[in-house]
Amino acid sequence: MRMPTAPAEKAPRDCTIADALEVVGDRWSLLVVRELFYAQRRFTEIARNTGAPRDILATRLRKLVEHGVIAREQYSRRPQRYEYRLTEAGRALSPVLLTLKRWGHEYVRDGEDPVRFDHSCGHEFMAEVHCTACGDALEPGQLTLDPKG
Amino acid sequence: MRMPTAPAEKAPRDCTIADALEVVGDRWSLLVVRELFYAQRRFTEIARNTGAPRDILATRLRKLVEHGVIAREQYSRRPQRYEYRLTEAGRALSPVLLTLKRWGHEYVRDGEDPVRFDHSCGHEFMAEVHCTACGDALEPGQLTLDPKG
DNA sequence: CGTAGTCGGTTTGAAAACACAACCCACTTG
DNA sequence: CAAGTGGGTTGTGTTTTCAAACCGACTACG
Repeated sequence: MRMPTAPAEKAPRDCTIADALEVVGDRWSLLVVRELFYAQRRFTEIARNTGAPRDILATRLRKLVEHGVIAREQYSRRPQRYEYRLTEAGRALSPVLLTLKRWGHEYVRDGEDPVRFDHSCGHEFMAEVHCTACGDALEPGQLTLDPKG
Repeated sequence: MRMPTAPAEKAPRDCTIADALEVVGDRWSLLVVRELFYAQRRFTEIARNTGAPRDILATRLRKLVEHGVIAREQYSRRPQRYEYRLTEAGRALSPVLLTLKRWGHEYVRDGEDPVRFDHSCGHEFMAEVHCTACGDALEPGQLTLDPKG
């Protein structure tokens, strides 16, 4: 007979990265958001372009609606038809997608990026992270943990 | 009896975001990378701080090593002990983590961010995406799809 | 020496997520 | 009125994920 042991200590770090990943940290959610950025708003289009199974997609769409990332809107009354649109929170994910896109291009894929964006400045767009306060591009070693969390 | 139907058309979009998510698009991988950024290099520490089950963590670590995001290094011969370090590809994920962190703070968590960074400019760091070519901060509506993919 | 603890995992067995095809309903189109 | 179409749900297996226990090599304590 074994004594009841105290539950193993588990104290995952309290962190907003983890918070974010709880909403979009699965295999399909960010691809759904990507499709909405590309203005593909319909269930069937999203299913095809992401490759997600339809049932899983239905579940994910509900979850994203619950979390306020997307909104479901009726665009036809008879027959009833719905489409999905990004909310402001959803649109605010563009930095995440753009940095992921660059990383995927530079470190995963070898060869050309099949999808490219042009910036209004006239050049191909590539994401670079800057400090909002001073505007400078972030360089390695410039960040330190704020001692008072 | 049912006729053999042609396979349903599935042509997920060819996309480097999808490529990136195939490597780090699960519930734990980016949290592992986060821990390595925080210089927590040991299996047990990573397990505790992420909350990932140990077997899943072992699998993820192998996968990340295979994809060149992290490297496994022996730091003690007797007893044999290993630790993990970010490769250059792993370090290049910082923009993704920093943009996710900001999003999680602004749109998921309500309340203070428990982990903050200071930039070398003296202010608290907040990630902002800029165009590498012109250096300007990205604003809504400035991106267009390059017609020749 | 014996016992406990650490470290980096693997094994086990059950629950949840996933994949795929089929089905459904309210229409529209031919 | 038969054949789509859009937006899903249902059913049926397969694969992942999970929590907890276990393991082997070692160290530290008494």
